[in-house]
Amino acid sequence: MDVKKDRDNNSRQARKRFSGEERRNQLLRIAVGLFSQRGFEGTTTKAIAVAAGVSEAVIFQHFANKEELYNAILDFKAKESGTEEWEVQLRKFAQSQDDEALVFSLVERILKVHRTDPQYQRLMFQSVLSGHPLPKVMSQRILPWHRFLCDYVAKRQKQGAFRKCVPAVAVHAIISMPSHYSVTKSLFGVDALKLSEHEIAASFTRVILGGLRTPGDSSRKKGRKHAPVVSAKL
Amino acid sequence: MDVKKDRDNNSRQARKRFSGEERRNQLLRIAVGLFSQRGFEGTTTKAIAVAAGVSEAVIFQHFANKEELYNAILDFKAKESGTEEWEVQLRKFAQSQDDEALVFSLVERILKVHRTDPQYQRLMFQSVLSGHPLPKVMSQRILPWHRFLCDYVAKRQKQGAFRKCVPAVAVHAIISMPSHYSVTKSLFGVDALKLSEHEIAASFTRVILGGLRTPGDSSRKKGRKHAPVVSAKL
DNA sequence: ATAATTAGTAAGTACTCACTTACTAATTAA
DNA sequence: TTAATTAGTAAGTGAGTACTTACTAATTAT
Repeated sequence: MDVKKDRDNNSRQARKRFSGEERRNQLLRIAVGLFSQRGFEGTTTKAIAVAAGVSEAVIFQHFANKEELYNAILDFKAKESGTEEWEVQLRKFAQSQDDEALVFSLVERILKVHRTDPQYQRLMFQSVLSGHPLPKVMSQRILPWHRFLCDYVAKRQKQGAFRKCVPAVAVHAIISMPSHYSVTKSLFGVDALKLSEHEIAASFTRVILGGLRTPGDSSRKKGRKHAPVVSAKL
Repeated sequence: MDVKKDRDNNSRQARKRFSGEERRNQLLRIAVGLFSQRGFEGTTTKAIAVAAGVSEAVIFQHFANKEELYNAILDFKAKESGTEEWEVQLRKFAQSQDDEALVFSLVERILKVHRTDPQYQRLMFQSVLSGHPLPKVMSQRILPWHRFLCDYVAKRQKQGAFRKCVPAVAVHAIISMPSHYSVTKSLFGVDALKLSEHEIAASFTRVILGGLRTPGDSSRKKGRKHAPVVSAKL
């Protein structure tokens, strides 16, 4: 209940004041949680203040109004992710034309992000549903990857490894399976699969590549039970 | 602005009073629109009353409170759909083991429902995001179909027509592609495909069946450019 | 030590929310 | 025609809502 206690119970005279930046970050962290859970309209500035253990006025010292706090949160969440290790690896898989590894690690990544940070997903849905324009994050971070994947698919099609189809459709196939699974599971609370995350990623990968590849492509081994990355983790 | 005018401007003394049921249905229709657009917290009873051209009190003559109105809406939307023609057809396709027709019409149906009634989709998301439990509709109407499809996939696997995998994964593949497409398009306003609905359904079907089928199944024609339903509409 | 700055609060403001009350006018039944 | 019932309204109610004001206490700079 009383968040203030967190500070009060280290000895008698615990530290009292946060620095401006400390407080601002604390408010952002707390507000992310509340906004993602109850939406923009459903979250009161009072609730945020109580959760932070300060008076409401403090919020308005750091943010001009509720709307600005909300926007700050979207930026905040956006900046948490940058060029990470797995993104580098993904490009390597593309370069070595390791379809299994590429698709598997992408699928696995989507599942993992949604599992470890369900707040983010909720926040995005809350945002678009309450009429706020699609956060730039979404378009700016995802679009480049979408193009990258389309290019990869197009290349593999020219090589005869993938069936002919609109590349964006193939990319959609890859993205949609883990995305839709995450939505149904963490938003709707329905899990029709009940497999481990790794099993899910592996079976999604098999279905996807089965649908994309030309049946008799010579550039890959027939008995591909032991594809490098996929089975290394099994 | 003034919705009352709709009635006032047919001659001088236009009809004034709705019957109880008429009014109740009007309120439900209007509330569906507002709740799906702005969510539970974001929709005020005042706004509903204004849109219906009556005073706020009328709402509370028909519904004990806002929450009950919201629940009535979910029931209302649920009852709109019953055993329809296309559901009968789907079972026929399953009986005649016409994979193309089955998958295609299912995919096409999902796309169509979301396009023609985006309110429904929004309402479901608004509902789960604002902490309301998943409407019974969702589980009661979708679960039987999920089981039906799982059984179909299992049967085709025994026949050697489909690859071995957890049937629920195969069903997920079929459902996820059109569902995720609809979410990104009508909720997030992003359409990465930009194809006609029929082209989308057809290419989804090809990818899905490519991923599910065993490469050299003899029970289907090789040059299957002209699968019954799919190409009949192309 | 003293002054300036910063982090914080208590107690408001004006307004909106869901919901109620006390009443009137239209419709239906006798 | 009259009585009972039903559909409707105007004007509230108290409990929030986002946001402000005027002030105090801790920290930092001189």
